[in-house]
Amino acid sequence: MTIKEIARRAGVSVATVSYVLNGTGSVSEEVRQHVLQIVKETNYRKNILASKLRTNSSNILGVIVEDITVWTSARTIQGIGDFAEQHNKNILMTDLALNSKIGKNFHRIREYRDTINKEIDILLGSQVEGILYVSMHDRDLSHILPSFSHPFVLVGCYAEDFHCVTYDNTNIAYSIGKHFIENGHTRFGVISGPSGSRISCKRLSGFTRALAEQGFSLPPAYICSGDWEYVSARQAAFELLALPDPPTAIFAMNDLMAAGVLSAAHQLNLKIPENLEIVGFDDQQLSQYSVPPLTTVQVPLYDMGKEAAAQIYVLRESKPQRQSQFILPCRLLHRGTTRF
Amino acid sequence: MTIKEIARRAGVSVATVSYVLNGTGSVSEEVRQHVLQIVKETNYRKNILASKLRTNSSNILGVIVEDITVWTSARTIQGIGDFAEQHNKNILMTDLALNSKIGKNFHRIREYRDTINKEIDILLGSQVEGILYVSMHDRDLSHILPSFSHPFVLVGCYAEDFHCVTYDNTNIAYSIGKHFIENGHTRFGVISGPSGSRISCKRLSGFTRALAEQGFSLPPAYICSGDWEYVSARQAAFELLALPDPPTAIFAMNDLMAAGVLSAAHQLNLKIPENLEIVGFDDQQLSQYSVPPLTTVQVPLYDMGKEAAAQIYVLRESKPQRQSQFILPCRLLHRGTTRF
DNA sequence: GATAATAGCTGAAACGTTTCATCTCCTGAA
DNA sequence: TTCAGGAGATGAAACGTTTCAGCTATTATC
Repeated sequence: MTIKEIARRAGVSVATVSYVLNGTGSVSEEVRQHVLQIVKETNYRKNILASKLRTNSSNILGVIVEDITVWTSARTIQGIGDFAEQHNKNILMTDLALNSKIGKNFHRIREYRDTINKEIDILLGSQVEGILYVSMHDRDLSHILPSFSHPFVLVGCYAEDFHCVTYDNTNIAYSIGKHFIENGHTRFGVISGPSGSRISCKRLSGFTRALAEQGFSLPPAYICSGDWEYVSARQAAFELLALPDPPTAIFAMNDLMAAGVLSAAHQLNLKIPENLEIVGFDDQQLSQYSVPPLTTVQVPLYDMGKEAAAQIYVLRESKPQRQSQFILPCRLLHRGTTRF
Repeated sequence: MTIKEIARRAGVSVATVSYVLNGTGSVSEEVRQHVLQIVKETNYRKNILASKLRTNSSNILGVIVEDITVWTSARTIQGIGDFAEQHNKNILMTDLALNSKIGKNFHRIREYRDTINKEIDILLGSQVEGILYVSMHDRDLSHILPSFSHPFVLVGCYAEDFHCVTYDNTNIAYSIGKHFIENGHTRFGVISGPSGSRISCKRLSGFTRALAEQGFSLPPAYICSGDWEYVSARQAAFELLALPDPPTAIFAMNDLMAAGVLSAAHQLNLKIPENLEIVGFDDQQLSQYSVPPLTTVQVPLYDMGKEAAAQIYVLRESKPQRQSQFILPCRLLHRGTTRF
């Protein structure tokens, strides 16, 4: 069923039908109703491909996500989705399913250059109006820079020479440190991500700045590297708590690891939060259900998604000379593993 | 940059360039190389919209998902994505973000008829080759049935008069019952989803069948309805365990609720699994990290996604007279909350 | 050496829209 | 009565591809 057929049945020209459908042009009410009638009867739907070809405006937003099963990514995408809905855009999504392919060996992402380039090719071929790259880890994506002029925005992570919308690791880590100090602690422990991880560095720097400002330090022995997983953090927590002067407050850089700390603490019969305060990161579902519920950092995932999508269209209007970087603030959610 | 411009620069016809690009037609090696050279130089990318308009094959698979942040849905979509990648399809996805809109009031989904119909409209307008509807709850979707002939497949749930690819609730629940019996239990508890929930009924029927076969029964007092959340199950577990003859084995119908049971058991100082065996459902991430790790049901989410996508193309080939229903088997993962 | 077959290439139509340029009425002002 | 202006309608070009049909050399066959 094409517009031509509708025109034939309604006894009008193709142009008229198009005007009716789009509310453009000037059409008498009589004809308008008649055409709409036929459209309804025949269950006609316009071919958006053809329409887009002609108008050269695809209304499609391309999204590349490293792993859709990562909750933080999924939530970010809901922000993008809502922007799309509100602005009549469609999203064309590709999932790299990175986790099931390379596990936690994030350095291996370089092997995926070609894959990423191929996906970008496909999206651009589909005439997307811009591309959002959703990842929760800082990446070296310099290889995709050359050769395209479409808006490209990183969401959830940071990379030089890219537009990005991400969240404020440093300041929230600073708040955590400050909060620990206000609660009277003097010895602190940190369980970070893998040593190379850039977000770990950012968080660490914010945290230590808070301590330093009040004259506290964080000796190397009080900093352990985990691999973002439960088990590694549990092990690290045992090490920290076995120190001669063990920390009384631990900042674990994600919720899964905080849960590991919690488990170790339980096993050592430590009362939480009286004997040990714990703060996690991400506000993952599980953090609400631990015993006691985990104090953690809420990242503005939804807003990041929405802002990033909006940013694509800002970039289409005017190409700024510098890369724009939006850094949204996080919130500390006080739950059961810290005294207020 | 269009094919026309490439043709001009290469000094050949538009047709020739098209043949080179698609590997169709017959083109001399010399010309072929020359054209490819120009294509590379100019960074030309074919306009897929135009191409699809002409060939009338969009290669786009439409996906509607009720909530992308639900891990089971996301994982299912990875299956769909891999099928797409392997068969050179793109996926056009819409997320209804149902959970953040209606919470757990699933009956309110009826209010979303119009939304769903609108999304279907958009997808069909985009010339998708079929539509996958991803949901983990049985739905009444009869209102979307009329008026379209494109393949439409339900993934993860079941509804009459629809093609669907889902998993076998009844048999796995049967296995759980059988496993409990083999481990010597005689009193069993169940924490189901809300009373109206159809998947709860299926699981319940499988479970009771196993008991009945061995002469055991499941009195009403031993069946509690939860709301799929942690807190409700914790409460229910306290009730079950306070019975005069408390159950020694509890089947909680998802992992979150199983975690609630676990928490209640800890509080009552029950040893797990010696004093109480617990089985959950879904193999959610958290189930690996509870103490002890949760014995649970692994649903073949990825395979369901892949199969469902494949099914779309089967349906395009031949419209069967009856609705096809694929029911994939689940696996019981023995972890720490059951003795082997 | 004549004929047939084929490789290599091309022009142009077609896909389903949107929109520009026209055209025809009709109304109201001068 | 004439003319300007606008409302309402239309034909056809254009968007960027693919592909059919046709053309010219060249090669193979007898």
